[in-house]
Amino acid sequence: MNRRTHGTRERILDVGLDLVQRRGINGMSFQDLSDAVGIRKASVHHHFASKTDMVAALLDRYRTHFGREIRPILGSRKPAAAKLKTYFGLFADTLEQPGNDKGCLCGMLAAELLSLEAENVEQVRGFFRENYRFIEQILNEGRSDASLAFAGDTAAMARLVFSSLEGALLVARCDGGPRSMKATLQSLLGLLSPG
Amino acid sequence: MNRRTHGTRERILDVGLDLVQRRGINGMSFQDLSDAVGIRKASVHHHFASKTDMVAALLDRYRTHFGREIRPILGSRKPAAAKLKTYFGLFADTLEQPGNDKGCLCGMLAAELLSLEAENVEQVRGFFRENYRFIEQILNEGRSDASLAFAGDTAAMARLVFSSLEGALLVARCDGGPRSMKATLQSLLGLLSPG
DNA sequence: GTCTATATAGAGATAGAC
DNA sequence: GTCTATCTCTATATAGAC
Repeated sequence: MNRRTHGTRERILDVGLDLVQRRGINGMSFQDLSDAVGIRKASVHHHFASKTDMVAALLDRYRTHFGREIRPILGSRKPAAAKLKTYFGLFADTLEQPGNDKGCLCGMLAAELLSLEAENVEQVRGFFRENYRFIEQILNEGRSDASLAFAGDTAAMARLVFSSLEGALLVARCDGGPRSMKATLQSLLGLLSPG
Repeated sequence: MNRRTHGTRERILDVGLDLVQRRGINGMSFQDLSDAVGIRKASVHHHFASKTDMVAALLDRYRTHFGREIRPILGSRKPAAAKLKTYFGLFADTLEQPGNDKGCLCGMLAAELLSLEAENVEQVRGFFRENYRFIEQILNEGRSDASLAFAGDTAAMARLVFSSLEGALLVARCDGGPRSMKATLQSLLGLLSPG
């Protein structure tokens, strides 16, 4: 990270993202941010008055970055099944980061939902819904181009797919690691494949 | 809860289970236990020297109770698909408890895995593995009695099913609630059904 | 924008009386 | 088995100097 183009505020968010993905919101503190960034706790508070503010900024940035990752997937001319596989890879990649101990930011926060301010809860829900919509679109494409096959309602299936991704990350992070994660996602793709 | 047959230790565990399922391990304190049970913090420490001890007892009891719930399912003479549906119901029931805000005890702890002592981590893993084995057995039965149909490895599919259950609970607790949870589980049953 | 210093509250845990 | 009292540490957050 270049400190010229990457101000203190951004560096705090980098560290904050890492900490929340590993330890959860109740498992990290401003002192942890302070230690990792190399400035004092009071200086962290200068950038983010409260933990809620920090999490709000974290979620905001996370969702922006996430949007930049999924838009090109939708726009590509691959079959829907291939798009889905690419999308699944984003979740597998999370667990493959050093330590093999990172969860989905929003999955971690969803577990600690009752510790969050209403503002942050809405942001997490927004992320979830964005994902359902994205998956639903791919599922519809997949039925059209015949690269995917399944019975029943597309919206309900989209929720199931997203739930499975979040669950696979939660479970594999605890037991099995990236290998297990990939095998699980492969099984899910199998269930949605024709024939 | 009858206080004659239900000693203080058990009452602490009742409250502890409730608190961890709602708030997570880092979101609850011995003070919370003390308040809810109606004794002082020091008295809670008399029964459980540390938080790790309390969580160990919690997981021990949880797994025992869980075993008593799933054994009769396996022993019944229903088709495998019906057994699976009954098992799924255990997860749906969790979210239907008052408040609609309880998660799976082990799912919550899995999210906060890096805050746990190694002893507790192993207990959570043990619960997960017990579930994979249980599901795998039902999936094998389902292939035999033709009430279930799917391609690929049974062990990997069992992991996927369990991951989906944990994920469905995590996601529906945050967005959608019990109705959404049930619809999601229904979609999963659909994917595993023949025809 | 970062610092020192501090306020205030809560955490986990222990000693020892009853 | 429960209590009061206390220890020690850490948490979030703020005031005010540089």
